Amino acid sequence: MRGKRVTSLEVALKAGVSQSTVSRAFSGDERLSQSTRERVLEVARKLGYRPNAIARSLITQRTQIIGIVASYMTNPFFPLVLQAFTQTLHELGWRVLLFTAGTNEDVDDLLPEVLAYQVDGLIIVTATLSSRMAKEVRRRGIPVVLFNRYVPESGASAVSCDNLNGGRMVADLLLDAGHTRLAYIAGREDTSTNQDRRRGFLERLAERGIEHCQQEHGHFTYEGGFAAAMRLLESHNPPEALFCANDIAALGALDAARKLGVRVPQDLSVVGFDDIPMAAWSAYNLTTLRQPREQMIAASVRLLMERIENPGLPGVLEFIPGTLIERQTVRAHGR
Amino acid sequence: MRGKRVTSLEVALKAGVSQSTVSRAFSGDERLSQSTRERVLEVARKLGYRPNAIARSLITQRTQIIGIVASYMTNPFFPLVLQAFTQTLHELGWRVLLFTAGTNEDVDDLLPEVLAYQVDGLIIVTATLSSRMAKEVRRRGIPVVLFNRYVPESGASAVSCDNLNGGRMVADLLLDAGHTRLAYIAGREDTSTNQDRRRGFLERLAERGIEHCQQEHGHFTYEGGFAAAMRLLESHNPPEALFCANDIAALGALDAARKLGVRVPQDLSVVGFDDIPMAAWSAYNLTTLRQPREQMIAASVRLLMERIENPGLPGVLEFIPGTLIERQTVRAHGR
DNA sequence: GTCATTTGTGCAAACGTATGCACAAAATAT
DNA sequence: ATATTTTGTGCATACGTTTGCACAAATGAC
Repeated sequence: MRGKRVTSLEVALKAGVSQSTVSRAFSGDERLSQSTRERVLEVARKLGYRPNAIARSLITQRTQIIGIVASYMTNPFFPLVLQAFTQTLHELGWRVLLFTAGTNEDVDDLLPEVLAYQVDGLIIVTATLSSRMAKEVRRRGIPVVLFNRYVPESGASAVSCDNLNGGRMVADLLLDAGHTRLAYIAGREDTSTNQDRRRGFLERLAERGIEHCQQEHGHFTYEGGFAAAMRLLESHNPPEALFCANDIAALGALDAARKLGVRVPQDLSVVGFDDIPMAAWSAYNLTTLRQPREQMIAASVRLLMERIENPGLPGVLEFIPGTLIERQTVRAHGR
Repeated sequence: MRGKRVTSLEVALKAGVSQSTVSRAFSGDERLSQSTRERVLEVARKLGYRPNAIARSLITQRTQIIGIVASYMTNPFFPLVLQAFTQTLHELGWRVLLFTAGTNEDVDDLLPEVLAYQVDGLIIVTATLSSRMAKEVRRRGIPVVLFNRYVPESGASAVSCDNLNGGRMVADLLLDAGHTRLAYIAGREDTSTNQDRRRGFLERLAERGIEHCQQEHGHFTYEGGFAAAMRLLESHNPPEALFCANDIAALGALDAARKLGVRVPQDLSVVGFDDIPMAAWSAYNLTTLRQPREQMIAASVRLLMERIENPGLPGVLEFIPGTLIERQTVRAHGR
């Protein structure tokens, strides 16, 4: 049958102390004498005892578990984020309960199950919180951080790249290169990420006198970017420069250009957003706006920890500036 | 402060029943009358009550949590696997506690912490179990499945692609294309995956009269594959065909070829292993051996579930055949 | 009408730990 | 020497559930 679970009581009996003492030996209680502590730990080691985290959680009212809800795992950006989160949290002594959602609606179904496990905090990566769930989570007093999305009225904290200014930087880059016929390959319409990148881009274009900009949907995917670029490049008035809502779509666009024999950057400039590892691959050499992943993750974790320590803190929005990484997909200055 | 946690007792008082009855209303106990059940659930809904999974675990001795230890998240194959695992397990009513390990050694440090949470089962993706940990886990009676690795003596179940035969199929493909000067770009030496793919490949070459095959280390990474291909292609006796231990290294090799102006497949054939989404991208069109991801995951979950239900079952090794996906990176038959 | 059966609910004990309080023993002060 | 403080440990309770058992009420048989 199921292997014996060793309990603190068994260790106690074998070591000739009380169960409380065993508990104290593991919790590092100061008052325990050196000798008993060593004896207890020795017996525990022999028996293969480790405190049951579940039982401990019940009494301490802390599970030391952070729930992470993630989606879009097909975009390489997110596995990297997920790995960094789990690694970071782990180093800080937390565990991660992972949920993956296909779409935003799924998050609503998932969340109650996460909450049943009494997670101490919640990180939601690239998905939004419905107002119903935001309320539910707030009522329970569970700190939440949204990563790469924000929902101003939700009361949840959020960390995101400064997409607005990122879009502006891309606009400047392409205008400085002398382009005038521009296009934006969009991501999902209902995401702040897509909206802000576009808004920053278009606002800056307008400020510099370019009122017109074509748009196509790229769905944040390779296939979507490929198809969007095909439509644009085969139209009667093809653009000279593409700003893609994220890198993976930009890679699709580059492959579309390659397929059509459109030379990059001579005939077409392409800029992405994210700076995923593949952007640096020599087949692409994509110029892109790097999201400061490490900083964003560190900030998210910091915000979360602060709110777990001090549940009274209000939600906060943090925008971290990105960096332009110039590779080979934008033509040189002034043509 | 921390929001009130609603307990079954509060629901009970408000509904005018005992705490046990609330519990039974949620566990779907047959004997409860329709009317009280509805009344209880209604009150619970109003109060926002959900059973505390932690407390439940303590008494049922089942956490409904599966621990997943994963590594190599930079290879796109694994995020896909991870997502599929969490999705599948979730549909079956299980939760996933995620741990990411950098290297194999880390797994040993991680495992005790996973075990402290009393996981009901363990999936280890692309990392091996030290014999010490295998023993520890066995003593506790926790079912383990290794994914993409196997450790015969460990007693742990394992699911893997039939890498041995996969290597043979690649050998046949390249020999049929008329190649004789071949090279293998290896992955990590201490993995069964790398060993089996190479062994199958070399064995088949030998059977068909090719005794010699160059080898370089590609480390299962893009950069590694790129560098290995550079070394091979710039040597005095460059190979006509490359078999790369996985796709991501093969993509690196293709980019190396592109950089050197070596045409694929006219001057060089390249074959990968995995069939990650990028292999199908038009920039690469990589011929590769597809790992039957879905089947492997389904098998892993099945093995694990069986062993959770029936802890007496012995460990089992399951090898699932891969499929050759012929795209454009191997020259046509007989040159 | 009584007695046997069924149905629905409550009681209380567990699960494995943490921790406030009490208190004995040892150390220190007077 | 006694009185006071410090140190180390045990007792008992609590955390929020599930579940075997007991039992009252309702139902049915006669």
